[in-house]
Amino acid sequence: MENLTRRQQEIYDYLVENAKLFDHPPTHDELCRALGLTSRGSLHKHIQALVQAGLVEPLDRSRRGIRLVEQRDREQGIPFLGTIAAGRPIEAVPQPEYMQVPDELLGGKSCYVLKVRGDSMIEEGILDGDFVVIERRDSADNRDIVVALVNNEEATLKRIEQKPGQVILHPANAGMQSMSYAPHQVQIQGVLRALLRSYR
Amino acid sequence: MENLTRRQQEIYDYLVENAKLFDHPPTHDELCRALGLTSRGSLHKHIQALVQAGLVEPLDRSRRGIRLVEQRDREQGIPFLGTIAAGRPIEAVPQPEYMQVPDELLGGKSCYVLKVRGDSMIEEGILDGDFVVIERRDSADNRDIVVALVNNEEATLKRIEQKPGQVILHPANAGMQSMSYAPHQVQIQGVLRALLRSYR
DNA sequence: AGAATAGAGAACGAATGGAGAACAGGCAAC
DNA sequence: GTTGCCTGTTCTCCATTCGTTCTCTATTCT
Repeated sequence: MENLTRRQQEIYDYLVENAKLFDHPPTHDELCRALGLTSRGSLHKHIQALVQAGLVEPLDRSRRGIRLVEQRDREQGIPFLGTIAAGRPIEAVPQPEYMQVPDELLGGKSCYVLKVRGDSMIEEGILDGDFVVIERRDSADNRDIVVALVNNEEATLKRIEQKPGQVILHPANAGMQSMSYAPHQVQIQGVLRALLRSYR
Repeated sequence: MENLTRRQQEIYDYLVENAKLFDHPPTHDELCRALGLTSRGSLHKHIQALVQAGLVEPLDRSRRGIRLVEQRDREQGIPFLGTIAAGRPIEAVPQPEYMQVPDELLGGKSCYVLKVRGDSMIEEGILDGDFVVIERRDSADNRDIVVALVNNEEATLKRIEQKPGQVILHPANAGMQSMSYAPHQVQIQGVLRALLRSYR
C-alpha cells in the first residue's frame, strides 16, 4: 500500500469519521464543502488515489458512490500457548498472547507457539528458551519432530518414529534415552514447523 | 556504517522525534525551520549522508520523502540481504527481499536477515540453512555473536572476544579452531539478535 | 595549507493541490 | 415521454511547494 499525501489522508480521515455518523457516504459536493474545495474535479483525483491505495471501493457512477473498504482486521498473529518441558503437561499461560510470525515460516497452516524448557532436543539445535511454531495436527510423518502427549499427562517435544504397534520418541541429547510406547499412549498434538530464538 | 557528524545526528534525532508525533515526515523546508537553517540545499547534503549511513530511506523526489528505515522495517519487514558462509564474503541476493519478523525479536533496532551456510556455529544451535537476524552495529560486547568482516574479504558468524590488541573469533564446532586477529583486520558488521528456522 | 564540516542562495524540474469546463448517467417532477 | 437537476467523471490548465543540483563561502580541526 502506497503512502498517502497530506490531502489524501485528510480526505480518508474525513470519510472514516463520516461513516461513523451517517448511513450514507457523502456526495462529492458535500465532501468539497467539508474540505474547502470548490472543484469536484480536484476532489475526484484524490478519491482515485484512495481507490488505488485500496482504501476505498469505487461504485462506478452511482451516487454517493464511496464505500470504505473493510479494513481487514490486522492479523494479530498466532497464539502463544505456554511452555513445553519434557515430562510435564504443557504449562499454559493464563491469557493467551499473540505473536507475529513471518508467513513464510508457517505456510498458511493453523499453528501455535510454545516456549521450550529443557535440553532434550539440543542436538537438533533446539535450545532452552527457544520458541517453537507448531502446526496443529493429530498425525505426523515418521521422523517429524512433534508435540506428543504421553499417557494423557505429560507433553514432550521429540522426534517420532512410528512402527506397527509401537511408537518411539527420540530425544536429541546424548544424555537421554529414546522411549517406546504403545500407540494409544501417545497422542500427537502438532508438528514442529518453525523455530524462533531471541538473543536479547 | 560510518559515524554521524554532530549536525547529522541532530537531524536524525529530530526525525525520530517527529515520527512519533506526526503521521507524515516533514518537508525539507519544515526541517530547515526546525533546525534553524535557511537553505534547503545545505540540509539536503546532510540527508544524503543519513541515507548513506542506512538510517533513512530515500523516496526519490516525492514530497515528504524522508522515511526512517526503522519505520519501514515495521511496515514491510526487514531486508533479507543474502547468505553468510564462513570464509567468504556475504553473498548478496540481487534484489533485496523483505521478511516480516516479529517485533519482539528485534526490539526496534535496525536489522537485516542473512541465511547461514555451514556448521561453524552448530554447537550454539545455529544450523545450516537457518536465518539469522542481525542488528546493524559496528561494535559489540564481548561474547556477542557477530557478523565480522575479516581482512575486508571474508564474512563470518562467530562469537567474538575482544582483548587489548587482539580480536578472537570463536566458532562453536569442535572441529574448528578459534582464530586470532589484529583489531584492524576485523570489522564488525552486526550483532546476532534472533534466529528463525523453518522445518518445511 | 589542506581537509572536513557547515551553510547560503540561485535555479530547475517534478510532485502536489486546485480551478473550471464539458460530458454522461440517473432520478424526480412536469 | 422529456425536461431539468444533481452527481460522478474526464479533461485541460495553472500555481505553489518541494526535492535536487549547482556554485560559492565560512568555520573548525589536523
